[in-house]
Amino acid sequence: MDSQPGPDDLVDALVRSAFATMAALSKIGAANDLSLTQLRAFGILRDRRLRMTELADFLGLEKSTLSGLIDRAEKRGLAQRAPSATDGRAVDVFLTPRGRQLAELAHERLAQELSPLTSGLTPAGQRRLQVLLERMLDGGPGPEGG
Amino acid sequence: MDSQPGPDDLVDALVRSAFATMAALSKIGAANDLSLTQLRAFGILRDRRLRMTELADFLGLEKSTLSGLIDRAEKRGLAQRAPSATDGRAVDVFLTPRGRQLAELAHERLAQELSPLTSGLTPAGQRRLQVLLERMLDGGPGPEGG
DNA sequence: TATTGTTATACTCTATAACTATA
DNA sequence: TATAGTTATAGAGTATAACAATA
Repeated sequence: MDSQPGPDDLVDALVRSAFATMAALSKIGAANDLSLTQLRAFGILRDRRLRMTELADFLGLEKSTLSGLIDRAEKRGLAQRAPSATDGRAVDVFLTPRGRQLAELAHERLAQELSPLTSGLTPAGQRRLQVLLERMLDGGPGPEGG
Repeated sequence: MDSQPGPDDLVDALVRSAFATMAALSKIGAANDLSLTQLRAFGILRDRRLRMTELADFLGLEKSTLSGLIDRAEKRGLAQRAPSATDGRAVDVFLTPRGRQLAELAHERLAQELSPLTSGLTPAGQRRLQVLLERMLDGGPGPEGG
């Protein structure tokens, strides 16, 4: 059958899902005085130590933007800078213990905050959704045997 | 701690998907000099005329924030204000023809912009993803008969 | 008094451009 | 010269508080 419902409906569903997810993220961020961007940066830095430029690339930001963002986090004792061991120009960024604790907390809270949504699906449905999203995001069409 | 694959990974996938969708929205906005918030406001105003407070509530913003946002849109000839016919205190907001045209264009562009993602799935996969997302968003667990 | 909206103020986020230091 | 990062500057988004006009 070639009368597809079309991508439009999927797009709408993606947009709705995105706003719902962002709302949860914003709520958690607000509760901890973290912007959405900071929250995202913290999520990335949770288990990594990156150079400023690397983190800026991850976030899709200019390095100057990241400078300010890390400035503010550093002032609050959540992140820290240190000169790179291998490149005299580079600066590593990483979370302080307090920052990491906050990142972990936020990560846990996010699952809680989204659980009203995710629990609308059975465990099998959750797994399938996850697989489909990852397949979509990672670009591979792959086999349909899901 | 038995770090289960559980809902955590789904949460990550949802977050990634949300950021990807938001990136598409931002890109479309940027191409038309509209912020994400403005884009959202335009989407809401596409077929409606609202009072400032109503629109602020829709967007989850303070009225003062909306004042500035509409100021800028009005300066560009995309939105317009008019006194409410029924309440001397209230102000209606609506899109100008140019603003409405822009809103329609953005709506179309979004599907195009997301197509690199959505086309990573087969039509069947797209349909299944859509169904799962809607089921999740609308809360009903429903049958699992994939 | 309560509500609607604007203005004043302040802070964050963001980018561009100019700059310093290192490679 | 090229790269890594910061600083200066500017504009948008955001909220709180103070205010004017209307209900």
